[in-house]
Amino acid sequence: MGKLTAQAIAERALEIGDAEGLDAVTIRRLAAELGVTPMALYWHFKNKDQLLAGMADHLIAGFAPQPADERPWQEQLRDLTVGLIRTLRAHRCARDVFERVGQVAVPNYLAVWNRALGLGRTAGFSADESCLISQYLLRSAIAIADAPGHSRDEQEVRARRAGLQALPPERYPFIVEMAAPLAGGMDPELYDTFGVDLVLAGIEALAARRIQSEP
Amino acid sequence: MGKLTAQAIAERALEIGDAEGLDAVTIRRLAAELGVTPMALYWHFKNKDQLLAGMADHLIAGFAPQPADERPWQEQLRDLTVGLIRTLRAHRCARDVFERVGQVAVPNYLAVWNRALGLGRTAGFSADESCLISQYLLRSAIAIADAPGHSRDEQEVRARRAGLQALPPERYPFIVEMAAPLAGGMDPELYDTFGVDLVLAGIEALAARRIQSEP
DNA sequence: ACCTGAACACCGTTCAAGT
DNA sequence: ACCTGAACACCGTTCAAGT
Repeated sequence: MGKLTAQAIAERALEIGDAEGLDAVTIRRLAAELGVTPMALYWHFKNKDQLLAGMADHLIAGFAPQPADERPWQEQLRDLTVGLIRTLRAHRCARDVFERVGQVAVPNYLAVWNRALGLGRTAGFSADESCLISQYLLRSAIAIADAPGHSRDEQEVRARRAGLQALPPERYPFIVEMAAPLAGGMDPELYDTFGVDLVLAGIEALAARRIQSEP
Repeated sequence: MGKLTAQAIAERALEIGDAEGLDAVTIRRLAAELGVTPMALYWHFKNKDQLLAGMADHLIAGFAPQPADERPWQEQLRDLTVGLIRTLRAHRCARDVFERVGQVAVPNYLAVWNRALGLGRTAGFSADESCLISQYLLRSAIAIADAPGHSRDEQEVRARRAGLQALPPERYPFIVEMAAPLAGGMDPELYDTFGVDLVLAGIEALAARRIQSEP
């Protein structure tokens, strides 16, 4: 049967996380599913944080950012963003994983980050600004990937909508009014395009301002 | 001495979270510090998730968004954003709290969200778009509030920078090059203004596009 | 190199009982 | 209404030992 390898462990952990949430991913539970003693996992990952990092790394392993080319940076940045989003979409628990993980410990994530940083520089941003932009872009991509309305049970959406509609309308009039889209009943197409447009529009606007104020 | 009230519990929990990280905030630990049995807390909060929600609520209790006025929505949205950021800055663990909490269970957060939704509508966005914009704006504000470079020990920054500089430069050239600002050695002023500008510029750009395509 | 067994120091939570 | 005591079913991790 499949040997016990860091890869296999991370894969199984992601399966559990996708199915039952990241809290269900436990060293002991994971070991039990792999037919092994909890301590066996400690040979492959020195602790649980490393396991999380391994999950995150395996998550974006399939996404190798393309090397820089001659197209305008806006296009390349958009490609990087939608590529990352598409990759993260493969696992429901992706967002939770990246929230709990130390990003520096995830080589494949660093590669994407590095690429975003480079594109920031070619866009004309300073080093400091490129740092902010890249972190902002990647964070937003992760948030967009975790779309409500994408691959969620009808029942869950309905429950959330009911919860929002039960709020006092005199205190939260807009939330009650827009309970349906807030709960996840939104066009997935709109969600993706609009989200990416929003993030990129901000970056492009600031880039344009820079050029203006710089003779 | 101070009575054991939900308020006092949430306050003490935030203190622990600020000082030692949110993982240190434990029912048992918290009870011990309050000189009480762990079970005592279960009278005030029905479980740990509710405690987290209580912490989040207490966190933004001091920030009541101003009612809508006659100024342009851009200004009002900016005020809301910087106000929220300033409030969150009061507690180091704010970001972690909001990552772990179900936002619907936090009344004061819902009030801010409701306000952002309303401003989205007056900006001319559809219901769906306003949902996306508001969530995006609040998420970004939380991220910006948790600034690296703001109120962090020198030692921590130095350690992170060393970690980044130790990465293989042929694989992550830009990360290694910009290790200093990435680790948190950035002008706090720039961090704040640039971050808020970035988010608002994106929203304003999309609002402008809408107007253009809509006679 | 790779895994097991037993043990330690923790968790959140329930349930019955006290005042 | 507000809190305690004892117990249950879990955690992550260390350390010595096996093969």
